[in-house]
Amino acid sequence: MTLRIFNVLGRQKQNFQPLEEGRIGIYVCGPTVYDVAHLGHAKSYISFDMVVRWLRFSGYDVLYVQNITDVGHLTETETGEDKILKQARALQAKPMQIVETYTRSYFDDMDALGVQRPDISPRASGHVPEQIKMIEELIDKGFAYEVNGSVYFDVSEDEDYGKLSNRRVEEQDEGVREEVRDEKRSPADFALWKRAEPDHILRWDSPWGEGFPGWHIECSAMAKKYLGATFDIHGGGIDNIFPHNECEIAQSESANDAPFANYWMLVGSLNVPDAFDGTPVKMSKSLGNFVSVKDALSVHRPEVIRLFTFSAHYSNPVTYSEEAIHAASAGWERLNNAYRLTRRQMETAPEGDAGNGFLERVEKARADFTSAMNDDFNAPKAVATLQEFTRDVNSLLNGTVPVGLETLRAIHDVYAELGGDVLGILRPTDAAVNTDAKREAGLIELLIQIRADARKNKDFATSDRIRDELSALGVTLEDRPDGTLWKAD
RNA sequence: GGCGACGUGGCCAAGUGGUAAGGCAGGGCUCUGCAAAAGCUCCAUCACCGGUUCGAAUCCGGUCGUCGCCUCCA
Repeated sequence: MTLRIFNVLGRQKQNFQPLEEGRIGIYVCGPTVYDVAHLGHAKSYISFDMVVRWLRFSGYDVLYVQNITDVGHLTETETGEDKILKQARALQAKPMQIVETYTRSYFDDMDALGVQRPDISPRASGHVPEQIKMIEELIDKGFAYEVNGSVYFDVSEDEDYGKLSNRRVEEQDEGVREEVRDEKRSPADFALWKRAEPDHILRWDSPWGEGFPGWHIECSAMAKKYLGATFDIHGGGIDNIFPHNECEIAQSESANDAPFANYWMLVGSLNVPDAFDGTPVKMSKSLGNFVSVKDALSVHRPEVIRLFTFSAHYSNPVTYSEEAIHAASAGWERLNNAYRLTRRQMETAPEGDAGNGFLERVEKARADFTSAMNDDFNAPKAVATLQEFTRDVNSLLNGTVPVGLETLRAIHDVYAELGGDVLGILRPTDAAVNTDAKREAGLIELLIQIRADARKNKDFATSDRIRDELSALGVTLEDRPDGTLWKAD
């Protein structure tokens, strides 16, 4: 079955055909590292993590490039203040200190969320020569012009400018943007290189004097360097479709005389109910309505945040609420319970083919999951197939017929591979990797044995006490015909 | 004003022509010393209006509403 992708460039679902058989180059716009990441960033990068995981699971050799924007860009035209410089001043730190701090913070957060690192995480600051070279090419070809030490892209020279976002320059609301430095030939032209004012700290030498690169050129230059002039997939957040993504295309295709990305995948924003009337608005740093990844992880396990992200299709906006995250949490419990029960039964299961009639159901689960994912990475539908599968698994494992190891292994592999490797919402063990955890597990097992004796003697006061006290400590017991299961928060 | 996305049960949400997946919450039942877990079961006709069609949540037109982008933003 072929993979289909909704290509924002052209707005239609297409059969995916990589440039080179079996290999995929993908570029995703990364963060500007001037503050901690929030759940909006998490939605985006978890989504592409899922995409890359699925591509790899499908057998593709994927080269995943995601930039780190560390050259700083203006907060608003009016003040002309650089975000990184602003933060540096606020924290009384060197700009590159800020950049390094939040780059590490970003990777820490993504690691914690189970987001596999990109193969290459190029820094914009480390690729200024490449950017200058591309700007020079654009000037040579007549697509850009220099004014007072700044260089601008001449939008009128690019006949298909606007093809990604379906915009016409003349139809945009020009009044929105007050031009402070009105040296551009047209208000729609955008900066490739900006002259550095005397107080601007982040600055580099260039053929046009000291300055710093425009916001869009880094992605064009770095994508070209690591993926080539033309590559397969370009990803990012829908909120950057214009101007950022549009400008990337304009620069790259003008400079390279080649198509840029063949497929554009853009992720819907994460919204938060407005405090005033509850209408959803985009989570963003500037509105102050964000929840940092670190804060979210202090309350919810990463798997739950991932499952929450997969509650809607990646291209749709999702509203963050306690209700929604709770639903994800409860849904995760159900999946994880079945996965744990499977592992538990594998410990004592007989060899043999008891219950092998279920193998057909296992194959169906794989097929359903695959067709959901191949249909434009429909993770919510894929999760639904796992939930349906789980209902049947629970019926099987809670039935009276003992299940053989072969069947249990097959069930286990579905959870481990589809839920674990692909979606990253299930873990292969209950942890217990360090000595403290092992000791804790041993102690709990001991209490369970004592409680079992008490129950045998109908000493329910003691047995209930053990269960209640453990519950208060965050350890839940679950009595089953074949013994007691436990889990810790 | 322009561009784009969207409006499906109490909540989240899949579904792009053949009579509504899944999760959460809620009711009933089974199992259980009790509890938990699990299973079974009940709960919608898809914002509104008009049209196309044998047949539409799904296509076309219109209306209302929400969000995003057009300025830094994943």
